[in-house]
Amino acid sequence: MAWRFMSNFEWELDPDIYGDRHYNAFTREFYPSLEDLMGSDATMVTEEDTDSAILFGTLRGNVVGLRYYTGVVNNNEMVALQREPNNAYDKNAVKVNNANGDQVGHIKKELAASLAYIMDNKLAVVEGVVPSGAKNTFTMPVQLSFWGKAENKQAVLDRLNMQGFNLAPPGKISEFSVGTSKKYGKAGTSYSAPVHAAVQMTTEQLKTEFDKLFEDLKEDDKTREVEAAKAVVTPLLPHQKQALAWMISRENNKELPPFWEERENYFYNTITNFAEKTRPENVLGGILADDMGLGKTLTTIAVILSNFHGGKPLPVRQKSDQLKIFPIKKCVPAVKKDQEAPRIGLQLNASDTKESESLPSQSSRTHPKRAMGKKPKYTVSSDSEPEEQNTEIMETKVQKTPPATRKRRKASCDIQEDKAFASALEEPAISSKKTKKKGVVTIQHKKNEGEETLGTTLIICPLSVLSNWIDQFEQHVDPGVHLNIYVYYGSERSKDPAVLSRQDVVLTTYNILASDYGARGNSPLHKLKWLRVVLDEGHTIRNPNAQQTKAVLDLDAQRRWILTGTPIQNSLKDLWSLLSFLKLKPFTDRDWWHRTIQRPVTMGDQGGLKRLQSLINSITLRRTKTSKVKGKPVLKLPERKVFIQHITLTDEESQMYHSVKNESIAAVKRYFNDRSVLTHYADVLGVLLRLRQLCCHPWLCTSVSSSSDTEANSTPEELRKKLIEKMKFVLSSGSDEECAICLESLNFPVITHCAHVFCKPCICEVIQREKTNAKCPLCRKEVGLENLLECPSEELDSEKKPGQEWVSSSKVNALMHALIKLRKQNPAVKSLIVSQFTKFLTLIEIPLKESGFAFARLDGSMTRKQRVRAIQQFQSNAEGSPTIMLLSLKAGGVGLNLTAASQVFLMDPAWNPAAEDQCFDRCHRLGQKQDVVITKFIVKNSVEENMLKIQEKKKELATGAFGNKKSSSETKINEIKTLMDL
DNA sequence: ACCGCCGGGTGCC
DNA sequence: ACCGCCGGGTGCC
Repeated sequence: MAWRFMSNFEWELDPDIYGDRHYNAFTREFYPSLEDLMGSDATMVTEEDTDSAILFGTLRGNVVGLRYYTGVVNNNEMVALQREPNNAYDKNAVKVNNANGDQVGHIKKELAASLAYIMDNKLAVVEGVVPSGAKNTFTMPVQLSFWGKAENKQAVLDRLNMQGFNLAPPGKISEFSVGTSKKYGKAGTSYSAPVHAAVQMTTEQLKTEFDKLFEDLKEDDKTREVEAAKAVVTPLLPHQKQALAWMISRENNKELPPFWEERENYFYNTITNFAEKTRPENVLGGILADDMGLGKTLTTIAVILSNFHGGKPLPVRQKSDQLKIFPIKKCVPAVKKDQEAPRIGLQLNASDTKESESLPSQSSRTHPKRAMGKKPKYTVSSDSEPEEQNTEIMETKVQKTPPATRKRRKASCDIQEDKAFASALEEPAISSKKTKKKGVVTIQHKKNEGEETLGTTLIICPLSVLSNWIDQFEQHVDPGVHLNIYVYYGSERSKDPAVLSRQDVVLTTYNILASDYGARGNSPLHKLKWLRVVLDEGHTIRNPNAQQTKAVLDLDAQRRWILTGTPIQNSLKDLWSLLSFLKLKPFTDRDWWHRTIQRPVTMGDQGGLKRLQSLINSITLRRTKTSKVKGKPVLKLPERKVFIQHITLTDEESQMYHSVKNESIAAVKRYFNDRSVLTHYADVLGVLLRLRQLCCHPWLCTSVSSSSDTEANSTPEELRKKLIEKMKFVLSSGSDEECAICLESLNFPVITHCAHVFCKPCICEVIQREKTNAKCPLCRKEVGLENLLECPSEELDSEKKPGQEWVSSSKVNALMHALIKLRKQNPAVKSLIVSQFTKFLTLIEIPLKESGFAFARLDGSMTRKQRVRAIQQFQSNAEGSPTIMLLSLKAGGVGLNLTAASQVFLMDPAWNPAAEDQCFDRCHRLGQKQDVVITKFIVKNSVEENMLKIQEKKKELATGAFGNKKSSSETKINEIKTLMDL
């Protein structure tokens, strides 16, 4: 493989990054509220809660001016209404469009006058269906439905009434349109307004329904297996072969997209009843939503290497061939496996930037002609055959041996059996088609007759997994295959589209993509038509307003993939961005998505749910760790046992604990009496924090400035102090905060007056973009550059207890006892020591050193480079490698692999049981060979035991993807009572 | 006839 | 539009 890596300084030094974060990412209140801490994820401040809309009623109107527009409709077809305030004849104009967005006509002016007011003031969403008369020449009727918040109903009725229009109540029309829909057939496509509240499902039911969506995903072509091309050296597991087969069949599929039928030369959408002559393009891709650890990355690499240009596997060249033909060894040092991390940087140096674009190893395989043209530049090897000869051999090979190539293909891959294979051969990729016709050799995917090219795949991922991709390409791809991979990252990245288009794979991050996109006209990524775009951790684009999302949606690609472990994180809303990326008509338009799926499903409409189900089923593949393939679990992991070890405090510790506890209870009781628990919520959390710390070690509990007496209207200076205190509190309490804007871990954190923390560059960008009325992305309160507070970063972890003699604690003793016992049994055994308090980890280092344990450490404050080192050292089985990893609970992301450990010691319980589980998965994952034993230390009769109780409740409540209803203030209060034994 | 009626011209917003 | 509307032509029965 030829690697090129354009990078900034840090990356050149050390490009390998391991995941240091993962999803969830959304709302991190600066003060983590209980429900944040306990994992009922995310309460993103949504613009409007469209889900609470009810149907006000319906009204029959007229569409006029049909003959002036090209848009046509069918009887019973849905139409969209769109305001046209700049219409020269009538500022109240309301356009009527079909599902394709083509204008059909206008709403007649009298009615438009009413509608304009209603629509402009957002009193209601107005939707239309043309019940009949679709083929009329001049006007046609339209049945309008008015949806909105209950409190706006009267205003809408009044407004319509002013002009003499009366809404028919919802019930009535329901009957009416059931009648019409029967007439026009097609169950499940009637637009009968669902009678509000009649079939309202509970959140719980909805959740269950969603889970069901994924249950049927295992049948039919989703269980067919396909071998990867030989270029993939790692054997695929059965479920990965299934995913490969499914992905290839998706990429090559020739069927109509979901909800489209062919009827007498027309393509007919069964949801909107829209019809058109031109065939709607199917999604050549979809959503791979496997749980983490099932190998989405490997599977994707297999797809890239097995299905370029539609169905053809990549032939593997024998090493001898390649050496004979291409004098590469001097230009590009072969990438040695197990080489040290900086290899990419070295590679860059070795290959020299200005030449790198025409390195033979990169261009020769796929672009022989091009390579020939540039020959003098790169044919540096003097010890190989003369240039002419090289060329000849190359030509000869290419031209004379296509049958052999085919044979090899046949042998190495089943894909050709796919019916799409044949058709794919007839239809070469876009770029090569172009070049064939013109016969020019100017751009990349040029090749000789019969020579395959991959086509360029763009992979976009969070920075934290970028290096994982690089690693995995190296691990899984035959070194004999010269895959051109360009890491589009860092200030040196080439903005030349031609450079990118001649790659097989371009890797970049969401942030780079978004920032290029922001710099208008200077995004080469947006100038190319990619063979394939892959979004890793694809839920990153679930916020439709985020710059990243917009940048991603604007990419031009033939095949589109979303990789995610969490396809529907909060609600259906998240799905829209994904569908929009997949370019699935008509859901690409948010209004249509909302109207045809989101609202019906939220209201409990069965038809809507059916549609959603079949939609998901057709574009998604999801397996969980517990999914089975042919009766066997996809992952057979070693066992995982969790033990709780109860700790009894010494008298001295207990005394201290209880004195603090009594003090706290008194304070909290006061809040209860004042009914001000929630306003003092932060203080309560602070008090709880102290108690938790005391359970671990007395030194953890530094004087938390009891801010209980600060009032809301304190002086600016007090406010400032308080906010900074808050920021420090959270940053130091072990929760690895993320910036809600870039979704990365905080880089140069600042706090707003509304107490939300972002990266300084991120929030500054937001403020600059929105100018005067900039709002906090999390709570929509106004923010300005002048009231951002920076964290006096240096003080964070520097306070030590100088000169004080080491004092242990009951918990530390228990830990050390266990570790020493383990070491006696097996000196090689490796353990994770996990805490939410990084300071506690620091304290634990003392007895570890005393007892001669070699340890590594991983926490949020470390640089990437430090982390990589720590992980490498710990994972190594070399003599003298650390047997202990001190791990901050939330450090690392999904990619973090600590399978060398078979023991986990959880020093303090987490608020969120899911966070614990995730942490355990760092070692209990693919690659773990031993049973994993987890020990949770819990101090008896303490806040820790109470936390366990709440964890249990949380687990019951949240056994699924949708158990994230915001916990009520009542729940919060009850939780506080439980925690404090009140 | 400062009306009615006729019939041609015409037509979204 | 096989309508409505406009405005010019016209005018007892």
